Amino acid sequence: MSEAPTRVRRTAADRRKQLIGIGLRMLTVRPIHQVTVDEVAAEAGISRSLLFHYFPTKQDYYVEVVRAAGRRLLRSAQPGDDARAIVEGYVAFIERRRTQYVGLFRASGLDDWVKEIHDETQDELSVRVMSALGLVEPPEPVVLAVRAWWAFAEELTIEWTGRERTDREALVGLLLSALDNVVLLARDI
Amino acid sequence: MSEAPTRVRRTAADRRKQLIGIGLRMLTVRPIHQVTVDEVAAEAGISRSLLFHYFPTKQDYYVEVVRAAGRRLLRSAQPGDDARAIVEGYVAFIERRRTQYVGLFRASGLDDWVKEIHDETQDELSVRVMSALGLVEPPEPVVLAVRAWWAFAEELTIEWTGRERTDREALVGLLLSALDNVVLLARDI
DNA sequence: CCTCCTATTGAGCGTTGCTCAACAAGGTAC
DNA sequence: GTACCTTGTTGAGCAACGCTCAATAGGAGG
Repeated sequence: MSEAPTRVRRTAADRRKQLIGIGLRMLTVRPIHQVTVDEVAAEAGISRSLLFHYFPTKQDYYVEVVRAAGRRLLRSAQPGDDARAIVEGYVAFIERRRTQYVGLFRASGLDDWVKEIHDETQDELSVRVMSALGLVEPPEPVVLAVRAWWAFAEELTIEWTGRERTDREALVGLLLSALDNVVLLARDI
Repeated sequence: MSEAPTRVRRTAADRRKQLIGIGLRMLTVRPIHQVTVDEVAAEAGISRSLLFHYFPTKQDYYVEVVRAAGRRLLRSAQPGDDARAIVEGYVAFIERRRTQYVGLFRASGLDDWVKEIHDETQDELSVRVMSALGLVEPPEPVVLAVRAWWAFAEELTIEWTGRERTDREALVGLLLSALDNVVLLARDI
């Protein structure tokens, strides 16, 4: 009987990787609570129960997926003690994985925990940028301003790339100039 | 028997207003899909079924609630052909209803439809600000930049008021200066 | 070939969103 | 005052979904 689809037995690490990969694909299209556990399981060719074996709850699963996406982003926006390099890496990442980024961090359910991961990522980016600008122990307004500037950068980059504008350099230049200006303004408070 | 809690019979408009009011209160604390229909109904002292009579689906209910919050915000940031007045109104609103705003538009589930309402609101704000700055038919980069600047303003205002900083004037000044600069930068592209 | 570890499953429970047919409050007509 | 009729209101019940648990089976090691 070759009907039975030869149940493969994978190692734990393999399965986790596979499941997270599926999440990275599925959860970009529609938000979590519109994606059922059964769907993910079906896509992976396993039973619901097994998913719950690896991720105690649906939230836990989703958190892992979002974390994975966050790590990818941070890897793309490497330190390199140059603000321009960071911003370029960031823009390039969103150009490459726009729908994924939007789906996971924005259009999807921004519950407390997702917001938390998103914040952590943005905080890390802020730290990198401030250190690249030579800002050591900046006053609170500057920290808040840089953090908010990343929100600006996120929004602008997503919309910009959404309109399929190809002049990436113009975008990066605009972002960097705005950053300089914002830091300058916040400093004088 | 005064045991029976005297079932009151309200007009349709009244009930809707009551239910939306409850939503405005409940959905600020935790995101939608953590709030059950039964809870809302219990709070209102009615049966689940009645809620579904007024709002065909839970989403429809939530959308109405978010819409109501959006209208409130727009009312607070009136035109007044002065950019400063608009920004001041915006900041004042978030100072007053911080948790509500955050709960409905950010910490809560940003499904497509909520994102849509949020976008509509921000678009309207962008239009107002651009018209206040005397920008008629601005080029696309300027539109995108102003839109992104609102994301900056939202983030900064929320964090700023979160730290209980009292110098509202400094915040407004910073926001307006950043806006000027961003518009200037985007114009030259 | 036996054994043991663990990846894997199926049956099932509780909650939650949603439907539907029936009930009752209150204004109107006679 | 009573019959009526519009419509606000309810309770029972279904289906989907998240999650649990005891039991099964694949495969590496002796």
